[in-house]
Amino acid sequence: MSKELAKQYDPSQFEDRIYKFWQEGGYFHAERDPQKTPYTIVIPPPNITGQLHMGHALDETLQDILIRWKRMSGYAALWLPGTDHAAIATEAKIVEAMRKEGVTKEQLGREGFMKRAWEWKKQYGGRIVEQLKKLGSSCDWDRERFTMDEGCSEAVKEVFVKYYNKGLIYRGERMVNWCPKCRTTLSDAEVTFEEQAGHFWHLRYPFKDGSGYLELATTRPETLLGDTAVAVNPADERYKDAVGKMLILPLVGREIPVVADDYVDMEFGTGVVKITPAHDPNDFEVGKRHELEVINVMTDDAKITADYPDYAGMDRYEARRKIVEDLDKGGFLVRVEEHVHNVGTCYRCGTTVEPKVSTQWFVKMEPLAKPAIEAVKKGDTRFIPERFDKIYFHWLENIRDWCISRQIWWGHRIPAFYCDDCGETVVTKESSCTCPKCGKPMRQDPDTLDTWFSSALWPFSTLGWPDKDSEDLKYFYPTNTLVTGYDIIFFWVIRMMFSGLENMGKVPFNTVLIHGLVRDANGLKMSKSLGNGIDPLEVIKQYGADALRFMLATGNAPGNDMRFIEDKVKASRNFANKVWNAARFIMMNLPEGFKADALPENMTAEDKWVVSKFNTLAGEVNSNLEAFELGVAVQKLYDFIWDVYCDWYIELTKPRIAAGGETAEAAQKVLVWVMKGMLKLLHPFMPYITEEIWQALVNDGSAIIVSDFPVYDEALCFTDEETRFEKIVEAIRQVRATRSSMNVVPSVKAKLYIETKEPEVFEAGRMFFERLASASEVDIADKWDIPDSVTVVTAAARMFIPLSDIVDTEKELARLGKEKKAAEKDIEFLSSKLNNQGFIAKAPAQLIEAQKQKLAKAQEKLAKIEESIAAMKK
RNA sequence: GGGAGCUUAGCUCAGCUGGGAGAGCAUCUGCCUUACAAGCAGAGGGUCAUAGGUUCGAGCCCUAUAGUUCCCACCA
Repeated sequence: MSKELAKQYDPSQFEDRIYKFWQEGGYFHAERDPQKTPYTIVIPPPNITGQLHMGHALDETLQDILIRWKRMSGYAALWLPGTDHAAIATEAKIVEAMRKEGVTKEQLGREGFMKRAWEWKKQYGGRIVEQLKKLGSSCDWDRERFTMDEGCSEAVKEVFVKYYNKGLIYRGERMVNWCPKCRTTLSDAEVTFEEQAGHFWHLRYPFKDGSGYLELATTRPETLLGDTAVAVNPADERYKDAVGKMLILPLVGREIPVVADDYVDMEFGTGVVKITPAHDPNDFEVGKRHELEVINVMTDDAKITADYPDYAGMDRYEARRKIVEDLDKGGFLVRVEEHVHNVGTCYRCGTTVEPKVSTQWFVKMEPLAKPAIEAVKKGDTRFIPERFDKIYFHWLENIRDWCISRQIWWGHRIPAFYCDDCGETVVTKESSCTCPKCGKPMRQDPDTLDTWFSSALWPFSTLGWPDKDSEDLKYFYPTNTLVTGYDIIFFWVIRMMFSGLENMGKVPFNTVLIHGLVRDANGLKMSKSLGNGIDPLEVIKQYGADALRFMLATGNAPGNDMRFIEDKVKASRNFANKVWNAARFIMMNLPEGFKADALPENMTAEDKWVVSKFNTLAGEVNSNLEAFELGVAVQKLYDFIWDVYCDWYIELTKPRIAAGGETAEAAQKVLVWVMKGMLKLLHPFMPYITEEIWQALVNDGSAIIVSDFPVYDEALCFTDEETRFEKIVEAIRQVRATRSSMNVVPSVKAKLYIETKEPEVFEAGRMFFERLASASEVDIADKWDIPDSVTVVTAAARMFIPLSDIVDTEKELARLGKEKKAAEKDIEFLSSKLNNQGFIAKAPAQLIEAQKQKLAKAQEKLAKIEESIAAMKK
């Protein structure tokens, strides 16, 4: 029935071949099927500029585990893949490549640049996709999408126009975050605050009337050029008289007023603040309240404008040095303090963000945030783990309007047109437009949209929206599970939530499974600048994708960070090797033409024992996966496969296979049946090796990827046989442990006398004692008296090993004495619990029963030990 | 200034709605037992950060404290 497996587990020999097999077989493709329940995951689209990193590997692994499990469980499981155009990141990359050739954006012009960018996308945009495939991701590649493809672009326009018409999008002059390097605005979410060591410059501004100075402190002296006031707290007695007076701005000579505003903290610094409305968000607000002039002193690349000839063209930091120097010369500098403060930086390039007043497009957030908060409060969408809903609520409750216009070319162009003649604005999905008022051709807004504007629509734009009749959309939306890291909740999850609710009337997904970061072995964040990143593709090359996936799924709880430790990958690879060899073992023992479609009729105690344990495992794996406890599920699989199946069951079948005949055949049937079940349970975690083994073992043209995932089956629950066979397992363990403690090597065989009241139980295990407990011969009776022997005691049996030459009565007594003490301790613990009235009254009956049984066992064991000690003392 | 997480064996981490503390690696002792030395059989190792509380019963729930990491926030 079977093909041969290679002697050595070498994933590089088959992983690519298996992936091709799946793709060519169309197994990843999800069909709409009214008979089935849909299960949908949309991939967090990786950037086309991206290189696969460990974060992706974790994210994709979790999604693939879920989707494979659901696919095998009979769902129409769709994992929809795609990529993100990553506006700023991609444009920066292309501009950089052009710079090396000495070409600028301006030289190419908008059209020429876009042409070049699309070429770049064509050439490199698919790289990350190919890398995803290496992990074994079972995405429906027939449905692959791109945030700038026709459909997604249509969705973007549709939403923009709709929002505009509903008043949810507006254009206005506001204080925005500006990255002088990327030369574009950034949303609040795209600014990262960093603690930086800076200075606190204490300056004095002279009163116009010559009545002295007002001392204030600033961290940004260069913005002094744009000061249009100085503020104090209205309640501050110290400066009561100063309010309303005029100051002369040092170096500039401008006359500026002293205003009173609550914003000023009297306790902080000197209690006097210089106000630069054009370059500080707070000052901007103060300026509005006092109708101050907004004077911009910087260009788009953060250089001083030509309005200040002494500093014109200087970079902001260069200007800072020069201005401080000049202030000092002019006697305006009082002193300089060291000062640590938070500085906003661009999340893409790390450049310090410059607050700037400009006219931009914004999404009005309050009306959109409310339903998004409600949806999670109602439980329409839930976070795993739950605690992330607090972060979600906090962000949404404090949200400010979202600046969506970007001053770059690579992206969705804002569908707004302006009439230069009459100032009319038209927002339309059309690609050109004439002024409805004066009939002149209109000029389209040159800006593009924040990249997250399009990814916010991802769960429905990829399913065919805005075509509301899209069958895919009707069938697969809302999606089921979104898997992503906590670091992009703000960027993406929140925006998908309100976009889904606003445009579809339904949440985009029911569950958000949040995972943490993959850190390096020392717990540091992997980063390009630190050079501590580990390339998943290298790991795959060395250990195989299955080992990497298994490692990422193991010992990882939702929402928690994890460390990448190579030894853990090695352990996973070793586990794969174990599975491989177990499969090899059972296959090399199968007779020609062996059929094993079902369990045999004549199952022995150990057959039922392993089947029953497998059945329990299947139930638990399903419920753990249901609860998104992937790490727990994978641990249970590991334990069953390695300990129960390999270390015990396979060993138990060896003497039966050697014996041949019916018992051998039954053993082989059970071996194959359980192996097939194990492979299925393991498949979502280790897809390649399980498919490779399946193909060799089953070899009937079927594929494990679409086989039925095992579920708990009442008919396979053999509790009695399980407990009965456990008695043999326990006895073998005890014999081994005792022999080992006495340094008796396995090659020294000796007769084993078993004294038990349940001879039929041990009769069934006779051959196992020979094979697994170094017994040369086994004799079972209800009473034995074997002097000069090692005594091994369990609850169910007393065993004697006549090793007269090594038995030392004193030592034996000491050893049994220890065991006696342990048994007595057990009894004390259990009986005190059972004597506790509170326990008896309130504990669940099942638990009380279990404790009683344990007590009975301990008492049996103690009696046997005491009997042995008494006999030995005679 | 708010908020969250973490603290469990030497190391890295699991531990599901509270019922006698687990894994991998490391350590120690034996084994070439014809699937696997990427292995097999054993062993040692933990007042579950600290102090209170709730409970018949707490690693798990509550309160406080300490250490640590992260997120958010306009303190010039």
